Amino acid sequence: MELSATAYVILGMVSREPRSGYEIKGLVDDTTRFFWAASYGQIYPELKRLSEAGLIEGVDAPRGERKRTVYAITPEGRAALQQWLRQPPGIYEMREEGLLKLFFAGALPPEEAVATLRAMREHRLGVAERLRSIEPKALAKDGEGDPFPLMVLRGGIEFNEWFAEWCERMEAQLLDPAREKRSS
Amino acid sequence: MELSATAYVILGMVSREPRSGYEIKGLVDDTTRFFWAASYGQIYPELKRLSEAGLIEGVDAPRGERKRTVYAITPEGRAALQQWLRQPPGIYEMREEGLLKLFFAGALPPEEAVATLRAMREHRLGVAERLRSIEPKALAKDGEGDPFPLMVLRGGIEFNEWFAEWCERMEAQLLDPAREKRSS
DNA sequence: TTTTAGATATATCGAAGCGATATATCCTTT
DNA sequence: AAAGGATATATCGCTTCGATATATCTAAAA
Repeated sequence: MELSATAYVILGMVSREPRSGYEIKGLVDDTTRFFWAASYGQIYPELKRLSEAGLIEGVDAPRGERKRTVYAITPEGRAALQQWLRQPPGIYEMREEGLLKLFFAGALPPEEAVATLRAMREHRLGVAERLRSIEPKALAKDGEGDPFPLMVLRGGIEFNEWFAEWCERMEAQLLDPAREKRSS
Repeated sequence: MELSATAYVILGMVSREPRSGYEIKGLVDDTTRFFWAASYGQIYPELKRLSEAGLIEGVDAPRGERKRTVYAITPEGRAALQQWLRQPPGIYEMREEGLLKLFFAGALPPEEAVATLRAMREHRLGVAERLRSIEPKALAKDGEGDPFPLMVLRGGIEFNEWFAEWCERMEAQLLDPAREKRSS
C-alpha cells in the first residue's frame, strides 16, 4: 500500500497517544509546520483512509454533546511508520518568494534590491523568535526521552538565524561592492 | 489584475530576451528551481493568460517545420514585474521529508536515526556540488552587469553546505550525547 | 544508410496540497 | 445575555506537480 508523506505525519502524531483530527492539525501547526504543513482538507480524508486500511483505529470520545473521534495507532500502523522511517528521505522542496525577487532584482535600480533583503531578514528573525518561544515547551518534553522534536526545533532556529545573517551579508555586499573583492 | 508568483517568474525570464515555453522551463530548471519550480502544466497556460492580458507578446519563430512561439515582454509587462519586485515577499514554504523523519525518529531505536541524518547530509552535499558546477556559467554572465543570479546561486551553495554541516553536528551529538552537556 | 536515441516544442491529465470557509457545540469573558 | 473564541468535523475551488502524449528535428551508433 502506498501512503503519502502526510499519512505518515498522521501516523507519527497518533503514535504516542490517541488524538482527534483537530488535535493533529493543532500539533502540526505547532511543530512540523515549518518543514511539513497539513490542512484539514488532507487530515480528515487521510484519517478515513488510514482507518479503512487498519493502520489506525477510531474511538468515539465525545466531550459533552459535541461528538469527537480520537484515533489510535494499531500494531500494523506502527510497523508501517517504522518501515517508512527507515527509508531514505526523498522530498526536498522550497518556495522562497524573497529569493525569487532577489534573482530578478536586476530589473530594478540596484538600491531597491536592498529592500527585498531587509524584508527577508526581518521575516527570518521573526520566525526564529517564534520558534524560540516554543523552545521551553519542547525542552520540557525532552526530559521524557524523545530528543528529536527539540533537535529539529533548534535546527529550525539555527537555520532562520543563519539565513538572516546571510541577508545581512548580502546587503553589505550590495552597499559596498568593492569589499567583496578585497576579501577574496 | 492578480498574478501568481509563477506568472512573475515567466515575466522575469522573458524580460531580457524573448523565449519559448520550452526555453523558460529549461531556464527555471537551471536556476530558480531550488527555491521556485515551475512545470509545463503551469508555464503554457500562464503564457496564454499573460499574452491575453497584454503583458507579453507571442511571435512565431519556427525552426524548420517545427512551429515555435517566443514571447517578449511588453512595456506593461515590465511595469507589472517591477511593481511586483517592489512588494515585500510573502511566500515562504519548505517541505523536507528528512526533517520529518528526524522529528519522528523517537519511534525507532536511537542508532537508526543516524541513518536519516547521513542521508540528509549526502543529499545536501550533492546539491551543493551540482550548484557549484553551474557557478562558472553564472559567473560569466555576472560580468554583464546583473550580479543577482550569481548571488542567489552562491547563497544556495552556502545554504546546502550549512545544512550538511548541521547534519554532521547532530549526528555527533546523537553518537555522544554527553558532549552536548559538556559544551553548554 | 538506416535507426535510434535524445533534444526541442507544445499541451494536458490526474493526484495531491492549500486556504478558506461552513456548520455546530462548547466555554469564558464582558 | 451576548459575544467571542476554542473545539470538532467536513468540503470546495484553486494551484501545483509529475508524468506523459504527440510531433519534429539532430546527431550518433549500428
